[in-house]
Amino acid sequence: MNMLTSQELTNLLRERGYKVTPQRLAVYEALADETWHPNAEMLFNKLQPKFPAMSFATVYKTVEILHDINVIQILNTGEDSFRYDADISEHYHLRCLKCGAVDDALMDDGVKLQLTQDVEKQSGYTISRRQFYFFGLCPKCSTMH
Amino acid sequence: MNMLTSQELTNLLRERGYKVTPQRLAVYEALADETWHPNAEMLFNKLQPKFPAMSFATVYKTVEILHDINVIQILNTGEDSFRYDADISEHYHLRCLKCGAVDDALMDDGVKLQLTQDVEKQSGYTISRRQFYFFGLCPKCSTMH
DNA sequence: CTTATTGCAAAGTCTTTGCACAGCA
DNA sequence: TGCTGTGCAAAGACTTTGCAATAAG
Repeated sequence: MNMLTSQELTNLLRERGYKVTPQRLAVYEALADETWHPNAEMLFNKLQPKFPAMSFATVYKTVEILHDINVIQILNTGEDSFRYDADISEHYHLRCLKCGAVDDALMDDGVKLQLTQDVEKQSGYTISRRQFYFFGLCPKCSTMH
Repeated sequence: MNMLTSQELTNLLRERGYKVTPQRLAVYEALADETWHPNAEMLFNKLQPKFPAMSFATVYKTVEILHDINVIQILNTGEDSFRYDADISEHYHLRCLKCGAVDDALMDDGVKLQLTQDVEKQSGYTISRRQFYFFGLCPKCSTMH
């Protein structure tokens, strides 16, 4: 995945007039660390050990800023809470209906373009973004019957 | 669109052990009446004239039942609230980033299958459902500059 | 030293729940 | 008549906002 270094993130924040704080770097690192799509609570829990005083308000404010400077994307997989993804490349998401896991899948650019053009023609819309969600059973839950 | 008659809905509700009430029929009719993807508040407002005493609780309970008996689908277009759709055929949804309109587009079965198989192969998931959202400008907002 | 950010608590949205009364079967 | 459904109000989950203390530049 194409994650930013602390230095790159620092520069981006400064360019946009945001100050650089340990919390902001840590939230981004937590998101970029692995293929992970946490919601606010999961992020909060992960950051607890390092920032025992951190509040949910900071988590929410921070992801809003990271989204604003376009280094993370916000996912709505049909749950009650939003999930956050440090991979900003356009890709699909899958959610396991049994265990709740959320995973990535790659998007083929040719298919994506074809689909978008078809839908634009049908609908008259000018399309700038897509979000595709697949629901089913993850590999683990598929084999456990 | 393939909407149910009151009689068909009545039968389905009874089959599943639900009672048939004017509110339930009216919520379904409101949804089926037009190509419309209201959230709870929009539904509530639409039903106000006919049912001035109806509460939000009834709206929410009713859409849950209609979803349970599989006559409506629930959409997450990335807004704060869910939207409801009486068209249960699998189709795309578009949301206008300017005026907030939510519209339908048809889903090509061939493309759907191809995509699903690709993603299953990549991810190891067993996929049973999809929700695809396109974001951009609707025809009206595209031409108004 | 100035201004933005943090953390807390309170408020705000959307949705769900509990319960008494009303209405379907 | 029996039991589910409705409507109200209160509670719940997630997120946002206001503000004083704190930290960044």
